[in-house]
Amino acid sequence: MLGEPVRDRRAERHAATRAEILEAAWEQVRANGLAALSLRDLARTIGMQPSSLYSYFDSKNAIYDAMYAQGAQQFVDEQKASMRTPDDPLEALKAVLRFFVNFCAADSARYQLLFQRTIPGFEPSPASFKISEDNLAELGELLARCGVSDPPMLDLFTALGTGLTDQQMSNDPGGDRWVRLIDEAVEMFYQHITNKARKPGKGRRPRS
Amino acid sequence: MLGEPVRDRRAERHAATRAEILEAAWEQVRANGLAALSLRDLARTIGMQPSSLYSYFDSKNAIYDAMYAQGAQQFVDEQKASMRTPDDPLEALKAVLRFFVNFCAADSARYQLLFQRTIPGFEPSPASFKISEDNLAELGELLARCGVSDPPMLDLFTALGTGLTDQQMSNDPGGDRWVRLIDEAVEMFYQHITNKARKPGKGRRPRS
DNA sequence: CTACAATCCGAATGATGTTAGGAGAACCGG
DNA sequence: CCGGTTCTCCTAACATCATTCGGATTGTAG
Repeated sequence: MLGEPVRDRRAERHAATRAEILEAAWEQVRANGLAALSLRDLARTIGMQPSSLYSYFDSKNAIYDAMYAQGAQQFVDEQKASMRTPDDPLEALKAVLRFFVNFCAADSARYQLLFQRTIPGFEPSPASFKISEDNLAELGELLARCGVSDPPMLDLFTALGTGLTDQQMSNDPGGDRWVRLIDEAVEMFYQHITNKARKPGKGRRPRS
Repeated sequence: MLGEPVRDRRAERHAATRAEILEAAWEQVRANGLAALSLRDLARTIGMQPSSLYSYFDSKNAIYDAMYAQGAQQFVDEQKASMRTPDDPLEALKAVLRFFVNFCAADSARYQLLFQRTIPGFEPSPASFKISEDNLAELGELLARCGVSDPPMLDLFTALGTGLTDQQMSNDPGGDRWVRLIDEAVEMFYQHITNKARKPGKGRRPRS
């Protein structure tokens, strides 16, 4: 049989260890915050010496990059799995955004890694960023089918991802619509806190 | 004259140097990101040795804390200066939120320091946090005048500050109102990007 | 002038990410 | 089975970071 290429056990083990490292990294990051990723702690939980990690990743930022790629891939996969895109492009966009909100709420560390840039030296490699980019290109087609050219798609995500804080919105002609949006949000939240019965003992302390 | 207490030049100089350090810290943080605050670089721009900074601040986190206090104070001052609170509490809340959005958009590093928690070891001291707390207590009176008891005020800021990602919103009875809110945001932004003429050469590259 | 406290420096400590060099095992072709 | 290559891991070291300590200098108060 000339098919059946020889399996490289080494490569398998390599990939397995890489996955193990990343899993531990996610755990650490979810527990202590995105910025609190220590190679030494990481190596300890794996059972290696810190320097041995460099057999699998070129640097700490390379680990962040691999995590970014994982997160971006999860974004693409989960989106395609959960969404059947409606024919109406506008409706499809709404569905994407609802997914986006839920995705970000599910894992704040992952959200921070993907959509905020809080780690000083890090930015995703072109290869990793391409995952997000390709996905956005697809969404761009949605807009293209509506006759929109050069759609600043990412602004849309930024707008809802950063909580309507984008300066662009304020400068927007017709920006008073944003004000009305905020007003409605307030009314909504006002009703929310008025009606809600707080579960005793579960009163978490919000951030600010 | 028994009034006229003796001026302490040392204390003046101390306060002046403290302010100088904080100013340099803000500069550094605005330029390179909140997490990229280096005591060595800080000392160098001031013209001191790194260890000398400890005459003015107990630790790096103490510097963060002082910056937090400054930011919180700015929040209170600017809010009171820019807002005349309407009589209707709900209208007042709307005004506060509009201010909040603008305040966050003005300085992303400050926003990150005040309302996100991205620095692993840091949380504001009780004294610094009290500045925010007192301000929120005042806003709480607004709600109290509407008959709302134990208002989770901060959730409101969190909700818009983090981009509608708060899990609580999804769990909210009547949470479909949030979905409709997102829908309206999309429609709004859709029109925004459809009509907008992009200024050539100023095409900034959004984050993800 | 003397005493005291504040300020700064230089050196040292422990932690971090990272690199270099070597020991041992796993794999491969003979 | 053997010899060479490659991979994996380790120990050791380095640079940088925040931080601490002890001493020298300085400025102020009594």
